[in-house]
Amino acid sequence: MSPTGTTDSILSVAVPRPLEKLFTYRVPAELLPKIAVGGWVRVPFGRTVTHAYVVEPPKPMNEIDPGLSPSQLKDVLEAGDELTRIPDDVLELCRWASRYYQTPLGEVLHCAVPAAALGLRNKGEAREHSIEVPGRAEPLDHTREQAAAIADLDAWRLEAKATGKHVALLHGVTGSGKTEVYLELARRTVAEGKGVLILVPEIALTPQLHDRLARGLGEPVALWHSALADGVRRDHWAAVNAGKVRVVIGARSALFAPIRELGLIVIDEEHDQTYKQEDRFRYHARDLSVVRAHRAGAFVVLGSATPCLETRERVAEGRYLLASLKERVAGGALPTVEIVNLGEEVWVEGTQAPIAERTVQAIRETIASGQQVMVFLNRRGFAAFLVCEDCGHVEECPHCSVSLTVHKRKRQLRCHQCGHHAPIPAACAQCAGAKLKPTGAGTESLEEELPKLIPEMKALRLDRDRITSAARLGQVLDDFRAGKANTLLGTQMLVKGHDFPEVTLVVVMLADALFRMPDFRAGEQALQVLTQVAGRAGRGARAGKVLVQTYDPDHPAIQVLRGEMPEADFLAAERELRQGLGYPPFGKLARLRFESDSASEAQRRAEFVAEQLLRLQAGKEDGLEFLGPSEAFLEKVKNTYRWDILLRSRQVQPLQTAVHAARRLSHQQGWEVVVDIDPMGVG
DNA sequence: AGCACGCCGACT
DNA sequence: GTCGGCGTGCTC
Repeated sequence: MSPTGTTDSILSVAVPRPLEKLFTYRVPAELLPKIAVGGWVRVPFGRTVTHAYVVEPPKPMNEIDPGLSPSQLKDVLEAGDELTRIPDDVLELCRWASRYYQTPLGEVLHCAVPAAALGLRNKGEAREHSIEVPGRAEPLDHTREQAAAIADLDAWRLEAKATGKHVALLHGVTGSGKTEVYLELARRTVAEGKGVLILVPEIALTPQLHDRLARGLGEPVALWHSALADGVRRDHWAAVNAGKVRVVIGARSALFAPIRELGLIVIDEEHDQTYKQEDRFRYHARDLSVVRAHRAGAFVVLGSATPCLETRERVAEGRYLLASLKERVAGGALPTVEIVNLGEEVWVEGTQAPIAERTVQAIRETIASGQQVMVFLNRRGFAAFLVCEDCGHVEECPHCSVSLTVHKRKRQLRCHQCGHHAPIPAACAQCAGAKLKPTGAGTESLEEELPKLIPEMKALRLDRDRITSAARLGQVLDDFRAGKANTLLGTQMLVKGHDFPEVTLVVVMLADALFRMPDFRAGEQALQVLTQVAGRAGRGARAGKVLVQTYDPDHPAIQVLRGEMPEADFLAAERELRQGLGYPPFGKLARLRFESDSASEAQRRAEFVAEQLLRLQAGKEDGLEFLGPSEAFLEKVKNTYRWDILLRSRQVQPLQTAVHAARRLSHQQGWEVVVDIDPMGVG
């Protein structure tokens, strides 16, 4: 410890923990020149040492907090250099996000700029050659839609200063070549000396996109996602921060990349739910990108074939510009859609999944003509339940309120929430009966049974059980593209962005699963997924066909898909529903979640806070409403019970104020409260 | 979140 | 008699 003197400087830092307050340290004189807002320091913390973020300038010792005495202060041990300093605009974005999402700044920074990005988890030498520098930019060819879309967006970029609109929706049908439009916009932005950020839902699933961009731009492009090795992360972050790399492509967390002179943010598949982070710091990368761009004077392009209602509403209000791509690149028509009514059609015998004879026939014909098939079923494993035929008992997870999935090849029952697994029992746990029936099919059953029905089928499976690494994914996709198999079957994983020109038939095994989610957005999301799946068909020269098996052929999403209901009518109905409920985009929501290993305790906490909030609310007429408390959709996960309060308001401020009050109350009681501003999955 | 200290069961 | 379970509480 250095001697205490009035000339010493002190420093308040945010620690990468879920702690609200800043911690104060003494700065040894020799470190003072290295201390800068946005920089990192290493400090003793409790019995350990941690890194921390400098979020305000150092002060003289005499300005120490009244509640602290100089003798309590420990010394800063080390400080990062200028190259690892978080740029001001990113730090300010994090402060904004910390307030809006009511998450401690240290936690936000920890998520936005993880220790590995700063080189704090890897002592190796920095290497600059890990980002490939491509050769000259390849010339681009545009179709006449594309050229018109680009012209629109050019005009928008010129007029944006006058109109104040900095966000545009690029609404393009599947296969219309949105990537090429992004590329052209990126190219123009880079030519102006500005930086570009491109967010995609799952970068690991679209490895070719990075190459396409780098080649198209003739620029190095940094890749950013959570699976990067520590050393690569540090090198990429440093290269971007130094301005050596101006273009970043990545998943959600790339939003915080330290890009200099940011000129453009692209959010591909803007409707995708993966943009919402669902733990710790619960932010929405699409929403925050609009904030970041606004502050930077940059443009945002939101791309989608099925934009979410919130975005469409902003367009309708005139706040966002709209550009459309209505034709497919290869000139192909959109696929024709046929509905297979499982309630009426004749099924084939003896399969786990209901499969209509007509479906089998269509797959056969497609394979026979040398083309490829994709089969979509949004459930992994062999069967969703193991049901006792005598007493109806369903095997459930001992730790979570979900049924256990049957994994036949592994001979296990597995919990998809917590990973619990057990051998498949021989007898019912309730009545000891031996007739246990796997019910509700998953992709594993398709892989086993479809080739038995269709001997000429050679299938590859794509789901989280089969794909454990990016390399493995690449292998499966390459094999399918090379024609080593004629069928690709899988879960949601096969929906995203893959372009296989030889696929002319897409089969949706069971659309109904998509409708039954406990979410007011379920209808919209079902249509999004179905549209995206359908869009995999007929991307090459030949026309495509989609077969959708369902028990509910009259569901609005199905009606839109088969062309019997105009999409505008579907959207109008969804819009009306939400307007009536005061749900987004017509109102704001926040969720408070109370967790305990006792169900009654979780309930008690939720009820206590709800009661107190109501008391505070008495007499106010700000339109804030409380829904609940009620048990969460999954009442128990990993032996923790969860109770929710939902807050609803037309205005943001009353909602924020109430959430703040709830956090203070919970803190006083010594309870955990999980805050989710703009939550997804609200029933 | 870590990482401690602190009080009750199965072992040398 | 100790090793160790994870329940509560603190971190400048």
